[in-house]
Amino acid sequence: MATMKEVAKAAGVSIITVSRVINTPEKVKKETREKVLKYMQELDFKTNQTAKALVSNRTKVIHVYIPNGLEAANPFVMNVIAGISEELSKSYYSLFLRRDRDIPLKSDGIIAMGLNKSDDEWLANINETPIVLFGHTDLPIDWLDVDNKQGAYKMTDYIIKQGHRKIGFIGIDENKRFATDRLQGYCEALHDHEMKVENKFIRFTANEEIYGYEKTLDLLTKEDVSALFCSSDVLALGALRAARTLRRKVPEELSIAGFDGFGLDLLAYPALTTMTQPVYEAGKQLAMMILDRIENPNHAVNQKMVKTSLTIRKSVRNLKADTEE
Amino acid sequence: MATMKEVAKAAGVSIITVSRVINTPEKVKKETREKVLKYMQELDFKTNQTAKALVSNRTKVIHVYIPNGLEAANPFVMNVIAGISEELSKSYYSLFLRRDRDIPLKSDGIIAMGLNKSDDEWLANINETPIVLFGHTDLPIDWLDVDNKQGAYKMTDYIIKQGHRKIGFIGIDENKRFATDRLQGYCEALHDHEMKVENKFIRFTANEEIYGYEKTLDLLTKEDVSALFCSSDVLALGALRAARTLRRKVPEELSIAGFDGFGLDLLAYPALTTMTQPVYEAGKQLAMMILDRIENPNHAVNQKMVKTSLTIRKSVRNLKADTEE
DNA sequence: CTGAAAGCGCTTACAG
DNA sequence: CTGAAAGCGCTTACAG
Repeated sequence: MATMKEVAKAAGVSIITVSRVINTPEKVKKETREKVLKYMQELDFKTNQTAKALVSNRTKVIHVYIPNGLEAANPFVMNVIAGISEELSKSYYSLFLRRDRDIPLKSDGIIAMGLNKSDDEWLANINETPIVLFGHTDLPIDWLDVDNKQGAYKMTDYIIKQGHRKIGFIGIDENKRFATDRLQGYCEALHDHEMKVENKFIRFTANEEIYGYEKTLDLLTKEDVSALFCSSDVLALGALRAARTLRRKVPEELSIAGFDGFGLDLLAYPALTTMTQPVYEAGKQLAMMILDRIENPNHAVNQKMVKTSLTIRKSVRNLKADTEE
Repeated sequence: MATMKEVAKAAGVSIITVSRVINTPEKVKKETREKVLKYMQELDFKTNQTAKALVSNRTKVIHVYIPNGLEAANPFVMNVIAGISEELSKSYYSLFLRRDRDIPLKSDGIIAMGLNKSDDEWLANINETPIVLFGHTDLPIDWLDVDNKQGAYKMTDYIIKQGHRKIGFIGIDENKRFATDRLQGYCEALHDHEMKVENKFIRFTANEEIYGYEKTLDLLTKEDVSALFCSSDVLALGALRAARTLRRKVPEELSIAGFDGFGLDLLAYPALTTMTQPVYEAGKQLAMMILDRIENPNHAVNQKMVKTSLTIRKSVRNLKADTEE
C-alpha cells in the first residue's frame, strides 16, 4: 500500500498532481494522468481517508444514536442498523452506534431513533452536526417515520370489513409516538365506520409477550370480543397463547392481528395477519437522507412518512364469507 | 467545540501539555492538570479522533466483510452486525460494511464472514490488516464459529431419544462449512445410536421456504419418516407447510425440528423445536477478538467454537412418554 | 496544466 | 514537570 508521496515520486510529478488525478482528473493532462494512474495501480495506492477527513474536516462517520433503553438486539433496531450500514457503505461512510447523548467524538451526521417527546429540546439544540430523526417531531428538522396511525387505521378497517363489530385493542404503554399513533388509528377507523370506542375493550401494557398474554386473558374473560388487534407481533404472540389457554380457537372463535412483521410472524400457525413495517428500507432511506443533508445543508427540510403494508394471513376470520380453509 | 490549541491558549500552557492531560495525566503536575481540565470542560473540548487517527496510523474503523452474495437483510447477518456494532462502540470504533474484497479504504481490522472454502487463499494473503473470521479454517488465523456439527448432533440425538427411528434430513445445498457440518452432525448421531444413514431419507436444497416445502413434499410422499430435521428454520417453515398440505398433523403424526432460532420460530404454532445459535453474542465476541488482536499482534492465535442451545418447544413428539398437552 | 507552501489537529521523540 | 519542532497524508488557495 503506497501513499501519494510515493506515487508522486515514482511518476516523477508532485503530490498535488496525484491529488488532482484522484479528485479532479479533468484538470490534468491526459499523458500525466495516465502515467500517475499506472503507478497508483502498480504501487497499490489507497487513499488514506483519515488524512483526507482531517484536512476536509470530514470524519466519514455517521453516528446512529439509539438511547440505552433500546436494546440493539431487538429486531426493529437490527433491521434499521443493517439498512443504514448497507447504504452508508456505498458512499464509503462508516457507522458508529452511539449509546449516549454526549460523547467525545465528532461525526458528519447523526441518525437518531427511539426518542420520546421530551427529547425535543435536545434535538432543537443540535446545530453543529446535521441530524435526521427516525420518528417524527414538530421541529423543522429532517425526519422519516413509519405511518403508524395509518397502519393501525388500515388494520382496524380491514378487521371491520371482515364483519367484526367487537374489536379489542392491546396497546403499548410507552411515552412514544408510535404507541399513541397506533391507538389513534384504531379509534379513527372505528369512528369512520360509525362504531363507538369502548374503553372496556382496550388494554395497555409493556411490549412483552407475557403482558400480551395477561392482558388478553383479562380482556377475554371480562368482555365478549370477536377480534383483537394487538399493537405489536410480540403482544399478538402473547394473545395467541392466552387464546389457547382459554381454548378459544384462532381464527374460528377469535381473530387476532398484530403489527410489525419483522419475521416473528412467519412461522406462526395459524399464520399471523399483521401490518408490516418496511424497517430495513427505512434504514436505507435514513442513510440517504443524512448524506443528502451533508451534501446540501441548505435544501428544504425533508420530512416523510413511509407506508406500512397489510399482510393478510390466517389469524383473522372473515365473518361474512364464512369460507374457511 | 474547541481544539487542543484553544484549550492550551486559554489555560496558558502548550498544546503538548493538553495532550498529556488526556493521554498520560499522571505525568502532569496536579495543579496544571486541573486547570487544563477546567478549560477543557468550559470550552467543550472533544478529541478530534481523525487527527489522532492520522498521527497514530489508526483509523478507528473496523471493516465487516460480507460478500455480495449474502443479503444484509437476513436475520443471521443482522444479528451479527448489531452485535459487532454494539461492542465496537464501547471502544469508540466505527463499523464499515464492506461488500467487496478490494476497496480503497484502510481499516484497523477486518471481520470476515460468509466465506467459502475457496476464499482461503485470499485470507492467507491478508497480512497488513488484522483479521478475524466468523467461520472456521485450517489457516493459523483468529476465528470464531458456531459449532454446527455439535448442534446438529445434539438435535438428532434429542430426536432419537424421543423414540424416533426414521428421521429425515433436509440439508442446505451450499458450499459452506456450516451446511456440511450440520449434515455430519446428523450422520454421527445416527451412527452413535447404531442407526444407519439412509440416503433415501435425505434431501438437499437451497435455503428458502419454497424448497423446504417442495423437498419435504417429495420426501414424505416417498418415504415413511416419523421425524424431520431441517437444517434451518426457514426450511422447517416450508416443511410445516408441506405437512399441512399432506394433512399430517405436527407433532402428532410428524415431528419437525429446525436450526437457527433467530426469532422466526417464536410465534409458531405448534411452536418450533430448534437449535438456537447465539449470533448476536457471537458478533460481540468477534468485535472483542479483533480489538484484542489489534492491541496484541503477537498473542497466540485465538480460535473458538461457540455452542448452540437446544430450544425445546412443541413440534417434536415424544413417542415414548406419549404424554401430550 | 503543474508545483511550492501552508495547514488540518493531533502525537512522538528529544531537550531542558 | 513542561515545551519547541517535526511530521502523519492529504487538500486548498495561490503562483506561474
